[in-house]
Amino acid sequence: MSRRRRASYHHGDLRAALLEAAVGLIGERGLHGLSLRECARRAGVSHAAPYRHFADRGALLLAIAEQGFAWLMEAGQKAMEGIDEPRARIDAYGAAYVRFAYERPVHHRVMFSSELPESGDATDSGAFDLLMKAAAVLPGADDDPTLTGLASWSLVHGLSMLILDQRIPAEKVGSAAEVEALAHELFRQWRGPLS
Amino acid sequence: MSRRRRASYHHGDLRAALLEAAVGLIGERGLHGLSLRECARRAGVSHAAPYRHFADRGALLLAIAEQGFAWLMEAGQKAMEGIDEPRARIDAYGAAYVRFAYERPVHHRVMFSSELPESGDATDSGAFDLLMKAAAVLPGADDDPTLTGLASWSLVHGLSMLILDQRIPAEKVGSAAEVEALAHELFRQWRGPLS
DNA sequence: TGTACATCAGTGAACGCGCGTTCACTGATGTAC
DNA sequence: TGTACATCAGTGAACGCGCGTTCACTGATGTAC
Repeated sequence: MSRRRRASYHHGDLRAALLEAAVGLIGERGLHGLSLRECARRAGVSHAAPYRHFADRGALLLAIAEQGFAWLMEAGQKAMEGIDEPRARIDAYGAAYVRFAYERPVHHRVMFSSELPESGDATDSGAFDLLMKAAAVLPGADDDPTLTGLASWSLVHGLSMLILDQRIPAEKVGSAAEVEALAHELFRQWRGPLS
Repeated sequence: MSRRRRASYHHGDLRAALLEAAVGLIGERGLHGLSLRECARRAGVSHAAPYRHFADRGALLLAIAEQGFAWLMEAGQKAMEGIDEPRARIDAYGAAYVRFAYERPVHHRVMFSSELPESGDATDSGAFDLLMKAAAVLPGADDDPTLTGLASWSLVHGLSMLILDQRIPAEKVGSAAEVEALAHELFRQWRGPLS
């Protein structure tokens, strides 16, 4: 944990502690149940303290989303490392995408929440551009190459949501490895009976 | 509107009016902004009146979800009517699915909200079983035919979410017809460069 | 090394608010006779 | 057709609650000299 042991008036790393508390809280009660006061309580700090680090409730959510997008982009990049074949790159990114959603369900939910205040910045474009670019270099892509990227993205995004909403039979998604395997299979499946 | 013109003490169709108000409210403020009191206000009724029709806030949400699942199933069935070829059936259902999300964004969001109380009943299974069954009869489906259904479902579900979250370039999703066309294209695209 | 001082993270009281929910009630409706 | 009565949809006052946010404050920290 990032909790420093300064036996002190100051917390040391309150910002991180608040983010951590917020993620836990959302996990337990849903986005709807997130409140700055409860985060402060869990971080062991007075209810006004969070305002030193976040302008308001929305800013906290935004910070969680930004963290999520950064992690996702990192995971995607790492997954494609050393892979050159375009289809394999998409496949690898897609599996990483689903795995990320599985392992960081709260971040995923916040990132795509409709209650996020306008980001203003290009918080998210990085992670998605990466996927789109991977798709765009597909040799067979016809007139509009972004369509292939969009299809890939839809597939993994939809799968992620369905897993998080527990709509997928539990025996298929018992571990992160199983989830990745499922993503790979869906890519493969598609190229099978439907083509 | 379903607002009857009884100049009367009784509302006439308060339940429907509350549902309508709730959908409008969620559309404006998000799930987070839904409150029974505001619904009552919008239906022109005292704040305690809703309790004659819904046990609590969760019951209202559940009612919206149920309505949505019924509509979705109906739309899917209608879309597949008279179509026999399995791939064409999936394609038709998928387009209807995305169109439904586009035209009833609030219902879609509520249906897949993590804040829904446990349905208990099989509120949702109908709509999805339909898609799964359409996929299961695919002639080429190998060992686990539900995988194809899952892939189709993921694709259209993901596309729906991305459209609702406004992640898709606006010029591609200006109308319901364009949205359906995009869904068809993604199915087609997949069978192209990736296979 | 020591002192003065600016900075700023966290405090705790206070504000006003809208919410969910309960309750005894009232007045409209419709049905039995 | 008329009357008595049961039903029940909607009322409005009241409760307690947790929230977001502001504010003057206090005490720790670190830096300039």
